[in-house]
Amino acid sequence: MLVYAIHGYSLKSGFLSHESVPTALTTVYSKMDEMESARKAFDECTHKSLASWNAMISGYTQNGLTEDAISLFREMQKSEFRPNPITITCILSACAQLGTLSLGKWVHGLVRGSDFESSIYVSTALIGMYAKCGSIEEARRLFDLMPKKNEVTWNTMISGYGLHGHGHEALNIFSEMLSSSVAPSPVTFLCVLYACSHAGLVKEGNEIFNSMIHRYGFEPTVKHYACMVDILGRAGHLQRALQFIEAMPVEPDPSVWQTLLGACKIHKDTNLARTVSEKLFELDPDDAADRNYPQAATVGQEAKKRKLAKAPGYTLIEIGETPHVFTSGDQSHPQVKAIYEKLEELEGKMREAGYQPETELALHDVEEEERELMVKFHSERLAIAFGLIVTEPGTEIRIIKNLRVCLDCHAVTKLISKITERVIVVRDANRFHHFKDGACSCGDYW
DNA sequence: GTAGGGTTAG
Repeated sequence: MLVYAIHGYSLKSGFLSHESVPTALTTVYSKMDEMESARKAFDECTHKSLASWNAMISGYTQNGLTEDAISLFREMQKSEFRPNPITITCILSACAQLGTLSLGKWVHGLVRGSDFESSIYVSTALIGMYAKCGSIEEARRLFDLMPKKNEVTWNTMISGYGLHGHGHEALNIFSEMLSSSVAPSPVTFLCVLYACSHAGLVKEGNEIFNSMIHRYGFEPTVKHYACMVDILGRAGHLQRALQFIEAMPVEPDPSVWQTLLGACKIHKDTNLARTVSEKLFELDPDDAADRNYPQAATVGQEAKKRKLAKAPGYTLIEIGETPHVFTSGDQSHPQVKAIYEKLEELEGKMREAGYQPETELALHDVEEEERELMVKFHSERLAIAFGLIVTEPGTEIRIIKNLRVCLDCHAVTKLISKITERVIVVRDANRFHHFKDGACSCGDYW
């Protein structure tokens, strides 16, 4: 790779003592996803500047290393350098990814009333932070206060509504954007289509997709097609989704098939799921195995091995300002006994109400009992049980999960919201679910 | 035209 040669040459020629060369190296390594090298370039930089810190924080943020971004920010606060709007923009993006509102509010507090707030970047990042940390109303309030908005500002507000399943609000903002002086981009259309898919707006999604092509002259990318497949599939039009894929003028990539497979899971169409997994296996045997789609019996063992390598799921719950993190089957929390007892108690009540565990379509190679156990102690259930124990009756419970909520946990959370008369807000890898009185705001569209 | 760092989707 060229960058290594440049790095070596810079070292030899003494360029590393230059003000900007190590910072540029930090950025390049970050973009290559080589965070150890990025950090090394930052650490070894003898003439650090504000830009060096920003480059490193931004690198962490962009690679999803939110904890590292935040801890480096804290380190920076102890240093001689003070954050500027660029720092704040990066760190707000990290807060948004992490999803913890108290941390986001803390950062907001650092800039409230300063002229940082007039930066369009900072304001946009604040909107994204509030939306992704669950406060869509606060996001909207800040949005309305902005005297000037750019394309990203509009996109952020649209996708914020999408995240919360507020499809009509997303469409309203979109049409306001169309009558503003800011033009939509292909990314804008992705945001709008995404909002349609999470609200079941099939007709609207179709119209917008067509207007994007014919009225705005944008050539749809494979991502736009995947969004359309999601809209059709999520709404249960599985055959239409399949026909749509077959008629695509660009080659469908695995993500498109993966989207349809997700829809098959939601609507429990095992036959189509099998066809689609075969298709996925043809395209990318490794990845198909990773998804553990079992119908490919030949990869069963391989699938098991690979499952171990999957990103571990965790759920975070904030009690006051203290985060508590749970993993599946977690035994490490000090209140572990009370948590498991709470789950048992809830399960009893749920069974009385006629609940049967709904194990994943995906796990055909596991014994039924083992499957039940696996879902029974998913991290979100531990977090919810803990939240129920330590908060006052009637308090809203908010949790953040790094993966998608599974079908069974979704069903269980609906029941728990009813039994305990609590509002439970779950942010998963994809969107927000507001559980209340036995129903979810996603309308089971996921 | 003047170096190195920024928000959205996936």
